[in-house]
Amino acid sequence: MTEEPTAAPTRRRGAALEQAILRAAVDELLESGYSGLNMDKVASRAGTNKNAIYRRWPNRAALSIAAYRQLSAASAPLPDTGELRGDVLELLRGANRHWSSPTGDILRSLLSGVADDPELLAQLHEQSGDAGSGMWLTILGRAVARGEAPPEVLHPRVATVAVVLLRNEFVTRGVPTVPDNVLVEIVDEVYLPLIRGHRRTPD
Amino acid sequence: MTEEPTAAPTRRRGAALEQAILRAAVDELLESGYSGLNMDKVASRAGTNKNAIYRRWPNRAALSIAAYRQLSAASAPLPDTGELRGDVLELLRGANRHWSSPTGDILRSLLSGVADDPELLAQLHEQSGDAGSGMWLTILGRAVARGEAPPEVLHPRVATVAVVLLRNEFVTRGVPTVPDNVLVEIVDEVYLPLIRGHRRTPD
DNA sequence: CATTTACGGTACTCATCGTACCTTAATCGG
DNA sequence: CCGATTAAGGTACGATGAGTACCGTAAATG
Repeated sequence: MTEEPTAAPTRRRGAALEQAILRAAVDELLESGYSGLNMDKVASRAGTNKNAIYRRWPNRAALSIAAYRQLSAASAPLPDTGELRGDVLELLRGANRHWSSPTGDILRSLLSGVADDPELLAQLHEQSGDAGSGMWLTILGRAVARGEAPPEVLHPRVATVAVVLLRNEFVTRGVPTVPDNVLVEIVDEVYLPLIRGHRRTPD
Repeated sequence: MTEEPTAAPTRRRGAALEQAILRAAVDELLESGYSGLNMDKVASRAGTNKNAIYRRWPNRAALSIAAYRQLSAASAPLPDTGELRGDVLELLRGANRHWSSPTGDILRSLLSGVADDPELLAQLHEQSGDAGSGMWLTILGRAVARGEAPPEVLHPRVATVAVVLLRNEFVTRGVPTVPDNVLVEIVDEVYLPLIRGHRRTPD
């Protein structure tokens, strides 16, 4: 016999094939964004054909979101500088780096590409850490414990103001990266004054 | 002669035809949004064919933006309730109504549809009155004049915080309309405290 | 070793953008 | 008033890309 058993299977299946497809899709996203992601190209890049893709995902958008999910798995640890201003700035810088990276580009092209499908849109927003008022409440909680801020600020809408403003910069300008001085401005002109404003005004 | 001169021209030209096309495009946008706007349908709805369209606009996106421009010509007058809180709330409610209207739907579908074309994107953002920090500075200026707010708040990034948060609601949730209590929350939990926080803290 | 599963190859339908070409009506200059 | 020019209408077509259908065959399963 010229062939080893269980050696060099020329035809992949299951998880192996699925990973190959996802990696191909990720590469396509990085190269061309969502609008340029082509099912035939993904298939041939993965060394397979569209059947294998459509057996796993119902359409282009679903595949792309799955690929993006794989791409953006990592999450940075929470900063803890011992001071609210430092923590906020660190968190903002992290978000800025994230949205400025190729990953961020893809996120944006995906967000606009699936805008007409509320289901997928919700999936993306959750996954993109936007809903993450959690981290903001955590660092604010520490500030409250230190006496740097009053407990009234422990409110999702208040806590996330800074990152919402940052996202707004990305959305309205078409810029690839928000300059650091804008982050500082957001912190010093908006976020910290907002926290201060929540102290009881002396009657 | 059985035919009057200059009577009942069966074939429109120039401006008349252009208007007919734009009205048809507006109707299509209202019915199906940007992603559903089909050049053949626009043409047949206008009683003409694609040639007449492509002679005037280079592609689908340009036609859609022209149609949107026509749709969103009006602009509301500035509120002046004599009190900052009332003015802010009125402005927010106006923006909420605008973005909740069919016009707002179209704007959103257009924004996501042309996201890969920075040129058109910029056109839309300008035109949609987003850049309008002007109105916010105006009502804040009145508040400063009344002594309701310190002059430090006359800063575009501070002034527009409320409307940026409102837009964020539209973007992240897929909701058709933001409930009024959210607007109130934005004003009372964020905007007014932010203004207060800009008073000199007593040292 | 027989059977079932699922991959690979290929070809197809369908929708839709944008273009080409030709005929004919409206307008304009002489 | 009439011929020339311009722009509309009709229709057909090329190109692209999503999603589907079939069929033969390799890999897993027992």
